[in-house]
Parts: sequence; structure tokens; C-alpha cells
Amino acid sequence: MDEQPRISDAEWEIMKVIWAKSPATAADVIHTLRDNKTWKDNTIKTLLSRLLQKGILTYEQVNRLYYYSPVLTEEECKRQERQSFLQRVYGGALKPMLVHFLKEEKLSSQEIDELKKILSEKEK
Amino acid sequence: MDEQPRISDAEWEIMKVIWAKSPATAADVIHTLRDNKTWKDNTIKTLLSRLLQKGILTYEQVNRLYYYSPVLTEEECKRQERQSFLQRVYGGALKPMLVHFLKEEKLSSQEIDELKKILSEKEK
DNA sequence: AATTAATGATTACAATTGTAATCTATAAAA
DNA sequence: TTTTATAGATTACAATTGTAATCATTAATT
Repeated sequence: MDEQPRISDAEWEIMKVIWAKSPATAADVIHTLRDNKTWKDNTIKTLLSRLLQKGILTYEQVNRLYYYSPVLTEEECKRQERQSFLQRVYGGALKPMLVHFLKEEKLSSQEIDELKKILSEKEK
Repeated sequence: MDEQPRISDAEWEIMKVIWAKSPATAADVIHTLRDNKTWKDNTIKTLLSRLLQKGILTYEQVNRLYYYSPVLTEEECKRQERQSFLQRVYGGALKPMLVHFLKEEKLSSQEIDELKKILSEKEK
């Protein structure tokens, strides 16, 4: 029904933290990202606000503090991103996309076996 | 070295036409897209101009007319999109991403066999 | 020759995005 | 109690994007 606004690149970084640690405060997110990102604290707070506005996050307030939680699961959001990527770049053609990934990227023998098993499962 | 500016969603639509039909004129692109897209002609011309500015297209001029061609191959651009998608959504983790695609999407038995064959090739 | 059509260039304009700084209200510390 | 630190709200601002309309130049028609 009401379709999810898009999650931007920067917002994805925030969401990954939230999915991993929710309910999380702004300070939690800031702390978690301090090592990988050069963002100022305010930048992270802005992104949190936008995610709230977009309805991608909710919060529970305890005294002055917000505890943020995701509205949708990571799996659901990833699914949407997969779809939009597949559509945009490959016009929805799944197999060619998979072939490209399989051919170009490195996979261990064990990973290859796992993937083959999944394919075999599917075939039945 | 000099990194490619991003190709936006709308621009991808244009590029697909160019890759398929280059060298192509604006009129060619407009014609090709007329059925699938509701864009005004000017919209397409704007997108072509932007792709030129970004250095994603070049052109050859014959009289008053521009014949547009891609600077990079479709494969190269797709590769970049795959990387950025993989990084953004899966933090670069290839196998989980493949597992999601394989589990969630429909594939014919024949496609499954092809994919398995590619995997087997890789394993050696 | 005057008019019209077509092509590319220029301009427009709001929404989104990246990246913050400043403001405000409260809680904690001195 | 006065000062300070903190959390969230508000404001900022340029770049990108979607989506065109208008302008200028030349080519084609009448």
C-alpha cells in the first residue's frame, strides 16, 4: 500500500547499526560508527531524524532519550534493494545478473558448494 | 583514476538504449523509449546532455546532428553498479547476497543447471 | 523569402541527499 | 543556583535528480 521512501546510501549505514543493535540511541549509533565513518555527530542525528520522518524508524522515548527501532526488518529492506537494483541495471533479468556475479567474484569452494546445494534444493 | 560520476536511475534508461543502438541520435532514443516511458522529448534531451557532461557519453556531429556513443561498455558500468549495490546493501558480502537472490527468485530448471555449471567451472 | 520545424543549449524548479551548524530545552555538575 | 553538557529540533546550503519549458540556430517548407 503506502510505499516505503527510499533509503539513501548514508541512511543505509545508519540502518545497519539500528538493525544490529536496536533499540539504540543516537549516542549508540554515533559510537558504533565512530571508527568506520568520519561523520560529525550532527550528521548522524540528521540522518536519524530523516529516517524517522520517512517512517523507516520509530522510537520510544525514555525521559529525554529516544530509543530508535527499525520499522521493517533488514531482510525486507534488502529485498526491496535487490529488486530495484535488478530492475534498474538488468531490467529485471535475474539469471544474467547472477551469471555476472558468479563469474566475476571470488568464492571459496565451500561457498560454491553451498550455492550449488541451494540450487539443487530449488530444482526439486 | 578519474572516477566515473554515478549514472542515475533515469540515466540508466537512456544508457540502455545507447548501448543497444549506438551511435544513436536523440530522436532514436526518444523513439525507442516512446512505448515504455512517459517522458517528454525534452526530458530525454536533458538526460543526454547530462550524460555528456558527466563524460558517460560522447558524440560525433554530422551536420547539425549528434550521434551519441557510450564511453564505457555496458559490462563495465554494470560491474560498477554491482559493486556499489553489493557494498551498500551487503557490506560487500557476496555469498549472503547470492543466497538471498537464489532463494527468493524464480529460476527455470534450465537456468538452475546453467548456474550450477558455472559454479562447477569455478570450483576447479 | 518568409515561415515553420527540429536540434541542441540554456534555464527552471522542487525533492532528495550529504554534510553539517545553530538553537532550545532539560539534566547534570560545580 | 549558576553553568555546562546533551539530546533532539530547526535551519543551512550546495550537488544531484526528475522532469520539463523556453531559447537560439539552422534546415526544410511554403
